[in-house]
Amino acid sequence: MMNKEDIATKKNEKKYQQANECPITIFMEKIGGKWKPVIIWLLILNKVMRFNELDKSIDGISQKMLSQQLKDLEQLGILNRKSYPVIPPKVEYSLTPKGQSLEPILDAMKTWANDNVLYSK
Amino acid sequence: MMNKEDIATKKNEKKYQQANECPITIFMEKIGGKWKPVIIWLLILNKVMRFNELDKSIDGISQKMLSQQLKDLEQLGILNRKSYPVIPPKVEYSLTPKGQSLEPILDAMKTWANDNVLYSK
DNA sequence: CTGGATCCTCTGCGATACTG
DNA sequence: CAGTATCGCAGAGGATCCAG
Repeated sequence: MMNKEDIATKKNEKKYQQANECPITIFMEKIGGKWKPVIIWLLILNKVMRFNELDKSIDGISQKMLSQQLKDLEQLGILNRKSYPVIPPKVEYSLTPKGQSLEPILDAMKTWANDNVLYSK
Repeated sequence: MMNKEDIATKKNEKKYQQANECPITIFMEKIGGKWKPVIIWLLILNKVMRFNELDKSIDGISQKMLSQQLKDLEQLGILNRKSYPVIPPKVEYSLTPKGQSLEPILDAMKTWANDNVLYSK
């Protein structure tokens, strides 16, 4: 929140661009984190994947994190969850158009990381 | 004797693309977090900024976090820190070419966030 | 096979105070 | 002005077991 002095000086012309509610920050909040980009990227490459296939494809992820992240992404409207009522259970995940629209961005991130040889810390 | 492609295809009998050491993950490790994208974006817009100007431009950041993130970004070769030996102290931050090359990516993220109206949670 | 439920660790981040 | 130094928390993420 703003205090009184801030409000009082608010009309002073700002010399510099502000960054409040920056859309980039919003983007990072939604798509960021340790696993979400990888999940999306795998679904871009493979179109449709089952829970277990994602699990095996992502090195080091736990089942808890995977299901949690999948739920988040589903709520964001980025991926579809299709469950078949069979035994054993079968669930397929795929991207929505909204999710697919992330491809160029993720691809640019990939290229940048490769080009700039971000050495393992 | 086997050539490299043979070995590669032998090993890739997996049906699905793997995600180990995904460059996207590396990207997120380096550029991700709550403040780094905003700092970079401000420096793209304003070219050169002083510590205090960044502080005032980024709503809610603490001095501790700001100096920490700036240090990280400097180590990554993304920004330059130029210190003038005067009193009171004066330090200017600006992007390196490597940092400037992030502009299209951040811009794409911004556009995506706007287009997809990621409602405040 | 696809998760949910617990419990635990670790660290990113925040609040505040202090300094050359 | 441009930072450090401390303290502390909440939440991200990990390990393991259990269930439909």
